[in-house]
Amino acid sequence: MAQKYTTREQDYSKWYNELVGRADLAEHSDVKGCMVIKPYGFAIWENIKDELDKRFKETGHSNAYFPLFIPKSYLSKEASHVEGFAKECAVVTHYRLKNAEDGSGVVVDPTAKLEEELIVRPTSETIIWNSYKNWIQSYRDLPILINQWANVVRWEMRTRLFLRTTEFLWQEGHTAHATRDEAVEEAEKMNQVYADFAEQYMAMPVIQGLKTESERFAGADETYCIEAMMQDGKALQAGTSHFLGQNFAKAFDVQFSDKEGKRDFVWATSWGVSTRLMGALIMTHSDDEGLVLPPKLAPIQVVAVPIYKSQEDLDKISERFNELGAKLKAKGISFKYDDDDNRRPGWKFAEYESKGIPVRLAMGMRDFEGGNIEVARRDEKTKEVVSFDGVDAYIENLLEEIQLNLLNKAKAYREERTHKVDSYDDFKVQLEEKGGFFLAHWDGTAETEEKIKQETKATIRCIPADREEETGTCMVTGKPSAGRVIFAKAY
RNA sequence: CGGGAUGUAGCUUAGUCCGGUUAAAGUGCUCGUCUGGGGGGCGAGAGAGCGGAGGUUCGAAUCCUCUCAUCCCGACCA
Repeated sequence: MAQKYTTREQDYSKWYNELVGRADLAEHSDVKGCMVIKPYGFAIWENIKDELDKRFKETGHSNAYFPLFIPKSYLSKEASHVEGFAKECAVVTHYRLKNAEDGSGVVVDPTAKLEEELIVRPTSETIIWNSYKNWIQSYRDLPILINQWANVVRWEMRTRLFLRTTEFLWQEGHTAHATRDEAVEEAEKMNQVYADFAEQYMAMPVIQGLKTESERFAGADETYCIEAMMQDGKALQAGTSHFLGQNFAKAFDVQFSDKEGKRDFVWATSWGVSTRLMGALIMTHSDDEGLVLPPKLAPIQVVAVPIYKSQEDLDKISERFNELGAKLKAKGISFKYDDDDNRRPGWKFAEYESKGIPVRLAMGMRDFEGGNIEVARRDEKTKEVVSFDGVDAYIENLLEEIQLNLLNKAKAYREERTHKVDSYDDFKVQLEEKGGFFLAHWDGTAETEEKIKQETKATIRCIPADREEETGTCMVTGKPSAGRVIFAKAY
């Protein structure tokens, strides 16, 4: 008896929320806007984190850790930065509680007021640049290539598990360079690292590009991004990398002497991805049966379910699975043998489908006696009976095939829903009817962008890095345009 | 912060309009048993006093007042 869940068709948001629960990824905390990431969800995040961390190290970065609290005065040193974050900051004003006089519990002790309020970091540029100021004297101190894994707080009005929560986990890279070119190169390089990771590990195709001025990070001269398309046709910004120019160096007076002894401000970048990637992962591949995970990020890649009536049968089957499990583990494939007698096979099948485990094996006495095993793949929901001999190699190939298939399916989905439009009327109609990404000409002004946003709720996701050379006229104003940009509704 | 809605068992909900036995069901949980190739069948059992506070009444999950919380739609955002 299948349990009823909301389908993507019926209500995409509801489908997403139910999926997060049924795959046991996370749940709402009693703390408003905050989530509890459950062990299975966290295991996926750890896989994301481990691979990214490896790639950051490979590109020369080191990890460090800076404080959770930022003095209020730091935040206000960079004008556009504070303006961008001011409305969503949590503020610490006191450092002590005391027992309430009426015995009702504890209250804030009014005598323990902080001289200067502390902001819970919404991002760490200011506190980090305050340190960099002391670390940098000479060009010999550069570049500084640091990353930190941390939690940050942004007091959002409306939250959704993984996509937008008050507190979230992320990594933030913060680098300092002697030249503009080197900093730009760094920002581009890290955006490329994100793009490669998204495609190779998450099996999620992304478009690399540049944000328009109005979508840019507060305090950045240029924001690079990777944008992905979710299965409802909406865009999701999956990662950003910022060229910060000399803005923070000037705000914190970070200067260095070059080879000629000339003083100049340091050039900066920052870049980050967050637990939002979990949301992206879910909405890229999952179906109405539950989560679908790319093998490279699945905490369990292969699960095996025995089907038996007697203990003797189970013993025989277990021997086969244990033998196979050892072989798979030797190949670096994570394997779980579920011989829990309290759950029936059908229950387990449904459970592991909900959790998105890429490959499921089953063996009953029929298979055992025929020297066979049943192999089911999550991505296509197909299963076949194959010979037990050599099945380890078969599974190894299958995992690779699933990884590739997911990427290809996601790419095909995106291509189908990416449309070139040349008239604003056309754009409005198609945006409502089909959704997806729209390649259109834009005159480059914030006014036009704002008008489109107000009228259609679509924003410019990015100016694609690899766009075709094509001049044209803005679909709204008819003014000249140097090339097409991507419009879409976004998360 | 505006507009709308909802709080009843771990979860999903019925009951509320029109007050009246011991607050009901599904699912989950416990035990037993038959089972076992797609979320099992049968039997037994534990579990809530109805978000909170106050009020009306012989009597409140149901009516009134206040309060808290959550969800949806807007404004804001990775």
